Parts: sequence; structure tokens; C-alpha cells
Amino acid sequence: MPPAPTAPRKRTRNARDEILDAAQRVAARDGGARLTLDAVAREIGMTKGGVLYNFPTKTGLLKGMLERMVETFGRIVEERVAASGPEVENPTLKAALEAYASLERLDPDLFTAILAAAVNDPDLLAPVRELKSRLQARVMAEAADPALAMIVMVAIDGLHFERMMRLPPQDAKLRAEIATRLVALVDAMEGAR
Amino acid sequence: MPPAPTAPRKRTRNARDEILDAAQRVAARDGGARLTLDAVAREIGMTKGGVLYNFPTKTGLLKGMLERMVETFGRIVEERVAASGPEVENPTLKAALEAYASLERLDPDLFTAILAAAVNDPDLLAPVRELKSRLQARVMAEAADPALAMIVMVAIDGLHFERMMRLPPQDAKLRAEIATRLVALVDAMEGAR
DNA sequence: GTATAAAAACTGACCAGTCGGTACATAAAA
DNA sequence: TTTTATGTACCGACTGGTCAGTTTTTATAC
Repeated sequence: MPPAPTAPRKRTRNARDEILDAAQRVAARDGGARLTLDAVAREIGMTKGGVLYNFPTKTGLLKGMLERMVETFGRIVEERVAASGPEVENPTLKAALEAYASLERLDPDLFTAILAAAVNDPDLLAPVRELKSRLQARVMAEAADPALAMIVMVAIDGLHFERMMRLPPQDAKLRAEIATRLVALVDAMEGAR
Repeated sequence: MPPAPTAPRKRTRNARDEILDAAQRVAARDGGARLTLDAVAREIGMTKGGVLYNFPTKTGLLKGMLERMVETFGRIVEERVAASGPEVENPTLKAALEAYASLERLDPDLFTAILAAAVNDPDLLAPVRELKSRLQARVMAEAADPALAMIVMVAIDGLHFERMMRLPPQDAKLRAEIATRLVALVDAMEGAR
């Protein structure tokens, strides 16, 4: 093989984030099943050892991916809540509805990869559980009709899940209409109180 | 001597169903990750060879499990629809709401096992897609407010998904209340037309 | 500035376990 | 005897993880 010339070694910015980005790309491009340590390493011209140096185990890598996603999602929600004035009703629920839209940009295979890993290690979803618990508590506390608010929450979850699994309804127009109607449902909830 | 074509084509002892039962037990008891061909075979005192004779591949086995579940679910829905009189509105949606309750009895690990397998083979979920498509079309056709009917559908899906993944809301009482309110939502939809 | 030591980051080869699948023998039915 | 059904043994590909060493970076001394 040709002698690998001392490559213009990329400045070691943040190996952790680079690896997480690479893992995300691999999962989205090749599917969750092919998200192996070798594949991730190859994606950024590193070796498996290098990846494992940054993440002690593959589960750790998945955990890192998920935590970053959860953190991003949570931050978006908080930003939206903060952006809405103090007079707005159901701020968390509305913010969550908006934040979910941002998930639509992510590739479904990204989630299936994590889901698959969660089968081996149920604790992997702990950050998600924690975030959802927090949001749920706030949404219910803010709502005049907590049960109805929860219906909206589980509905948007269902919509998201169906996208992940590529299950119906997949028609973009119908999905958009459902999302719109969910917002309307929240508004109606407020009007009727 | 030509093989006398005896009428009953059923296998003498339905090994297929026994294997499917065993696979279901293994998945529920040991988790999706440990649902291996050997484990299934061991469960009924058979060997991997025997299992592979009945199901050409592991994917085939999973497919068999899923098809049986889908079929059961679909049958329950049809029974409920048939049981409701012709004057009942939204019969399919109501029947689906009831049928989902029957899924609560199944172990979450059963679904995660299938979900995990679906990562490797997305086509595995084809029967589910097909069933959901059929139901969706009927539900929307029957509904005075199709979008609202779909909200109910995706909400119940979300509730089910959250149970599978052991995500909030897990509190049985809250879940029951949400389910009840979903039924109320359907009734309200009819009242307002 | 340069030399040097130490720590950090990473490589490459290898190991070990798992698991789906195959090949063939074989026992019971038909 | 042929077909159906199952046991036994094994293969081989994959993949996560280990480890000893090598390169790169950083800190420190001169």
C-alpha cells in the first residue's frame, strides 16, 4: 500500500463531537444496523481503537449521541418557552409541539439505531425518560385540562414514532394537518376554560 | 403409490405455532436481545435445525411472529366492528381503540424484539404498514372530522409506543384516563357534527 | 527558542464470543 | 421407499473489546 504521508493532521478540535457527528452520518446513510465502531472510525479516518479511546464502549457512544439530541431538544423547548411572553398559556406544551418539528429534519434511521441499541440496554433511554417526565409534569401543571394536554403530547409522540418506523400516516400533507389541528386543540382547550 | 391428498392440509402437530409461542415467551422473558434461534429451540426442546426447518431464516421467524400478532389485532378490530350495530358512528376507530387495549397484555419486550429486527430488515414491518393503512383509510372515511380522528389514532399509537419503550407516561391511572378521554373525544366529535 | 520528559491521543493487530446458516445423518410418517 | 421433520456438528462472518506500542501534544526546564 502507498505510504500514507504524514497527512495534514486536522487540528484536533473536538474529537468527541467529531465522532458523534460521524456516527450520526453513518446511521443516517447506512442504517442503524451498520452503525459499527469500525464504520464510525472509518468515517473520520480513525481506527476503532481511537473511537474507543473517546468512548469507553459502544453503548457509551450511543449514549453520547442520545444525550446530545436530548439536550438539543430540551434547549429548543426552553428557548421557545422563554420567547413566549408570560401571558401565554400552556407555554411548555406549545414549545414542545414546535420543538418536535425540528426532529423532522433528522433521519429516521438515526432513531432506529438508538432504538435497536436500547433493546440491549434499556437504561440507554434514561435521558429521554427524564426529559419526558420533566416536560410532562410541567405541561400538566400548566394545563387547565391536564388529560387533554397529555393527549396532545402522546399524539405528537405517536406521529413522531410513526415517522421513525415509516408507518402510516406518512403523507406529508396529512401529517402537517394533524400537527396543525393539535395546535388548534390546545387553543380550544384554552378558550373553553 | 401416489400420495393420497387427504383434505386437511394442516400439519399433524402444529410445530410452527409452537415455535412462535416459544419465541414469544423467550422475547418476553429474556428480552429482545436474547431472542436467538438457539434460545427458541431450547425453549421447546428442539434444536436450531428444527426451527430453521420450519422457518427458513430468523427474519422469517420474526415475520411469522409479527404476522400472527397483526392478524390477531386485525381480527379483534373486525369483531368489534361487527359487534357494533350499523347505526354506530366511527365503528372502526372505536374498535381500534378497544383492540389496542388487548395489546396492553403483551410484554413490551415482545415489541422491542421486533423493533430491533426491523432495524436490520425494514420490510419486516410491511404487515403492520398494510394493516395501519387499511384502518386509517376506513377511519378517515367514516369520520365527520377525519383529521381529528387521526389525532385519536396517532395518540393511541403514541401511548402504545411509550409503553413499549417504557417511556412516560407510565402511570397506569394516567394512561387509563388518557384512553378514556380519547373515547370521549370521539363522542364529542360525533355530537358536534 | 530549544531540548526533554510526560501525558494524551491514537494505531494496528489480535482475541473471543455470538449467532445465523449449512451439510448431512437419521428417525418417524405416509 | 419417499417425504417430512429433526438432531448433530460445524463453519464463517461479524463485531465489540483489549493491549502493547507509536505518534502527537503539552508542560517544563534550560
